[in-house]
Parts: sequence; structure tokens; C-alpha cells
Amino acid sequence: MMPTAMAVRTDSHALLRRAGLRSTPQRQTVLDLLGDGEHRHLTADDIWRAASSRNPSFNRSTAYRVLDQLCDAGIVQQTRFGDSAHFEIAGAPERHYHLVCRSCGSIVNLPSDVLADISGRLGRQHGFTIRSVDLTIEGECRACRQAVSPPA
Amino acid sequence: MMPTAMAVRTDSHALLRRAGLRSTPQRQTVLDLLGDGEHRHLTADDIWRAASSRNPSFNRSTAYRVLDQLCDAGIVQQTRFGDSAHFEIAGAPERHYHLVCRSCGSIVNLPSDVLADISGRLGRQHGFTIRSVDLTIEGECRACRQAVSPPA
DNA sequence: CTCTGTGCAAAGGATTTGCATGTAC
DNA sequence: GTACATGCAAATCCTTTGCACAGAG
Repeated sequence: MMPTAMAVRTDSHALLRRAGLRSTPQRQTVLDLLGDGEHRHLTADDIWRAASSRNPSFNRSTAYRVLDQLCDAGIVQQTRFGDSAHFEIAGAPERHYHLVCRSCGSIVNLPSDVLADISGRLGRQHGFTIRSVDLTIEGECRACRQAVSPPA
Repeated sequence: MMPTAMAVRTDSHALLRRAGLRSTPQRQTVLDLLGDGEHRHLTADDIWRAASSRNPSFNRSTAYRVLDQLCDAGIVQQTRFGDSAHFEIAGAPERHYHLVCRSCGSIVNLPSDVLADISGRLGRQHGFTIRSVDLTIEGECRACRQAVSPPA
């Protein structure tokens, strides 16, 4: 009998407790939404809207607060694309980077190793203790490029 | 004779005309401010404040509009650090990147070649036409690190 | 029971917009 | 003279905050 739902809930719960955070339904919802399907990149507002549909009283400021806490706890990572911040589950021990299509907004995650030694070297070279590395490459994906300039 | 001031004005003027933009005092001011001293990173508000001191009626929305146009024209490049957008003259044929101190806000420009082939390879690999590459590394500079945790 | 989290409503800051006037070309 | 740029003021969008109540541990 349905171990899945239970498992998911338990996972979020354990994840939160391990990070020293109280396990509330709101926090679990945010984690569930971000963890849903592969690797999702959502804005605070996306998350709030999705959460609202599950629980109509879910407040927008709670979404912001929870995301902020999850970032502090290192469970979630935040990136700024274009106009607003996007959030996603902080993957592997290392962060990863983004390739963003300006037309359709599709996002490809890039493995963290592309910058592995470069960022370390730069930090050392300039006496910086590195806290975050953001690499965002914007452009147009193949599909959009073809849509804009179709084969004559 | 003071060729310098004239030269600067003429440069901004020519730059604008070449880009197909009308040469207005406001646009020239913005370009002058950004071009002043090496490579400066200013927020739209920084620019507005500086421009205001030259011409008190310089409007904040004009600063935003001008920056937007200059970015479209490729004369200026925009980067988002933390909460607000920063602008600077779009340098060399290639862009460059930033190392930002979270405590004091100091910014170190990194040479563009650090990512030279990496970004190209990633674009090809994913079928993307690259339009911009942003690499921002945040952390703490040596001075701030020592200020926070002084030698016991 | 105590401390923290949440809902609500209002504040805050950055950026954009509509419109009448001013100005580059 | 005409089309575009600017000043001004209000609007909008994203995000944060203060406070009273609800809920986790």
C-alpha cells in the first residue's frame, strides 16, 4: 500500500530536521514542489501559486520566507535569471550552472565540473573566500532559432 | 585649448550615432559616467544620482530608459548582482566576469578568457546560440575576512 | 508549555508606464 | 516640421516586515 506519498513526506521531514529546521506543512510543500520531476527551476511566485492550489491559505510571504531559510540551510539554491530569482533543490555536493533560452525560457542544467578548478584558482589568486559561483549562459536554443528564422 | 572634454563629448556622440541613436545630453552623460575611470560598475540609481548632480532635472526614469537602450544597442552590459542590476561599458569583443565581495561590495573584473572555450563548447554541445555569458563569483575578500574574524 | 512559524496587511524599493512638452535631426 | 526623447507623477512588480495567532517539538 502506497508507500510513495508517505516516503516523500518522510523525506522532506527528515531533510528539514537534519538541517535543524522545524518540519511544517508549508516547508514540506515547498520542498515537494521543487523536488518534483527532475530538477525544476521555479520563482518564488511560481512556488507560491503552486502551493496555493494545494492549500489556498498558503501565504506568499511564507513562500519567500521558507525559500530564504532553505537557501540558508543549503537545501535549496537560488539563481537570478533576467528579472527574478529562481530556486531549485541544491543538487550534488557541488552546484551546477545554467544555459537559458531567451525565447522560450527553457533551462539546461550544466554539470558543476565545467568550472571546477577555474573558480578555485580565481579565488586564490584574488584572496577571495568563495561562497557562490553562478554561471549563466543565455542565448537561443535550436528550436527557437529555427522558429525565428525558418528555412526561407 | 582643452581637447579632452571635447574629445569625450565627441566620442559619446559618435558612438551613439553609430548605434543609430539620437545624441542627447542625457545619453552622453550616462556614457561619460560609465566610461569614467577604468571600468565602473554602477546601478541605475548610482547613475541617476551622479547625473543629477550635473543636471538636477535629470530624471530617474530617464536613467533607466537610457540604460535600457544602450544595452539593446550593445554599448553597455548589464549584470545582476544580488538585488539590483549593475551596468558598465560593454568592453572588449568579449565580455568579462565578476568577483564580488559580499561584505564590502567590492568588485574585481575577471578577464574574459577564463571561459573562452568552455562557453563555446557548451553552446555547441546543446545547440544554443550564445548571446551572453555571465559568471559571477561571490565570497569575501581578504580584507573583510580579516575584519570579521580578527587574529584572535 | 515554549518557541518558532505562519497569515495578513501594509511598507519598501526597484523599475516601468502614460502623457504632455521639449528637442535632435 | 516630425519623430523621438525627456520630465513628471503615478502605477506596478517583487520582496520584506510587524504583529497577533496557530502549531511543532
